[in-house]
Amino acid sequence: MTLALYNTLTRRVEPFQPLAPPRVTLYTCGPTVWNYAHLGNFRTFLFEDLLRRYLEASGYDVFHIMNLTDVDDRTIKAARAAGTTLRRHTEPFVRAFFEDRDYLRLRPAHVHPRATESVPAMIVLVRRLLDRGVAYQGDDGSVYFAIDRFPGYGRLSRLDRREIKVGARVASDEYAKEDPRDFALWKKAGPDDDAVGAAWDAPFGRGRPGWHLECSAMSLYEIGTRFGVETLDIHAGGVDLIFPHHEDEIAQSEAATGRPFARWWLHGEFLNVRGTKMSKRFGNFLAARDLREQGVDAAAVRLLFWQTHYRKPLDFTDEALAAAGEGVRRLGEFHARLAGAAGKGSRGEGRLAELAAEFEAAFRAALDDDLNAPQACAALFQLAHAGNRALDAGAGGAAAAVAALDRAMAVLDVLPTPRTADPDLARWIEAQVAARERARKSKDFKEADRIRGALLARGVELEDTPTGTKWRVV
RNA sequence: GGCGCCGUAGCCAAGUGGUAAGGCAGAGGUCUGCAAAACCUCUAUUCGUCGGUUCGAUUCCGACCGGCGCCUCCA
Repeated sequence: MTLALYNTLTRRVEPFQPLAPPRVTLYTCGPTVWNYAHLGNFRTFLFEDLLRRYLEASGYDVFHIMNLTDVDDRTIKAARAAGTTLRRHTEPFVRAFFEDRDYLRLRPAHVHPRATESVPAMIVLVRRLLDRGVAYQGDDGSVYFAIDRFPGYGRLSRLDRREIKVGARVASDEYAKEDPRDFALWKKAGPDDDAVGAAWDAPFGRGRPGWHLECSAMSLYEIGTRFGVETLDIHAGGVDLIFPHHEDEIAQSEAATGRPFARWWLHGEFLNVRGTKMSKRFGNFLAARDLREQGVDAAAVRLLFWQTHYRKPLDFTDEALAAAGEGVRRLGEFHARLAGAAGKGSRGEGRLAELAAEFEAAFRAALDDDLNAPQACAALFQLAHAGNRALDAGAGGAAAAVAALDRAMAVLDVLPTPRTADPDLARWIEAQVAARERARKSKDFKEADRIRGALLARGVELEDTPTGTKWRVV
């Protein structure tokens, strides 16, 4: 089996084949840092993390680029409203994004180009398009892309050019375009742009980049300077980016380079709330940091997302999150048990080693099939179940099973975040546990239960095992 | 109107032309002083509805019902 991925370009699951294996160039559309990214945004980033990690686990040498959109309509508007500069407004949100990313255990991209630091590359791209005659300067001074001069326009989104309805939101620059459906590459600077420091000088006038231009310019720059190519292996984002964002990126990039822009286009579905997409606009959003502040283990969020295929909408509820949290706990118990057995010399052959081999085959088969993470999770829980049975029976091979589980965790990363108590508290807990042990030994179960109840009230759970009482902070 | 997604147990959710993974929740049991954890047993004759193709459809086709997204700067 080899990895096959659904390609929006062909609307089919196709065997994945990078341009120059083992290298894989991966570009994922990053956050617009006008505000905190919400969980819906992170569903897409999590799906991309799964993709990235599985490619790496499959032996590919992934170069992951994730841009930061720090100049666009929303960032400018927000900076203006806050009475500050673009840079000052976006900086805290960039930091917040990285914090959230770390909280959710996303593997950091190799580079995070910022739009405001990539203006030279954008100017180069616009010039190329002007030189090739597919872009033009409108009467308003902005530069537009002429979609009629790019025959492939609409291929990704499958929108017939004639069918693209002119939206209700008629832009003020409408009159300046040759065709209302043309899109801006470079927007002439306005008073607000200059006020917040969102304007740059260019041969074709002072202005700022259009949103679509940013991604094309940054991705082509990164892979061009590093690898000397103009085609990405994979470009990913949310389904809402298919049109117009990605469609326009393709038009700009391919019109400029004459080469395919990306071989695979992957799109993740939305995170919904009561059936409707989570969105700042609808006010039904939850920021990643909200969960962190509630003490939600990121592993639960990850497992919740993995249990629905990335191309299916997922309704976010507290119940589903709690259910995923239980699953995480179960996996954590199993891992600890397995590691304990491995530490006691359950090595070499044995039932557990067999189970591990079966598991790994099933796990890979699932993820090879267009990242079927729900199926991979099913395999994981089957391993936990059969593995617990085997452990009960004293089977060998625990070391091999731990190794297999750890390899799977390098991809899914859903083991519980270890909770630690500070040393003073730990000492106190140990003392309580010891006192309870004495009570139990002398059959004073009333006292033993009182101590257990008191500990539980402080968030400490006890578990009596044949080798002594274990405790953990919950 | 165009382009798409979805409808599977109480909840979440995989899946295949041959008779329904997994998680959570629930019930009973084993173990335990009692718990917890783990394990065992049980919990959809059925996959939105109606037709069609087929020896056979949840899976293919059609219609319909219901929910949702995108259609110029939303992940």
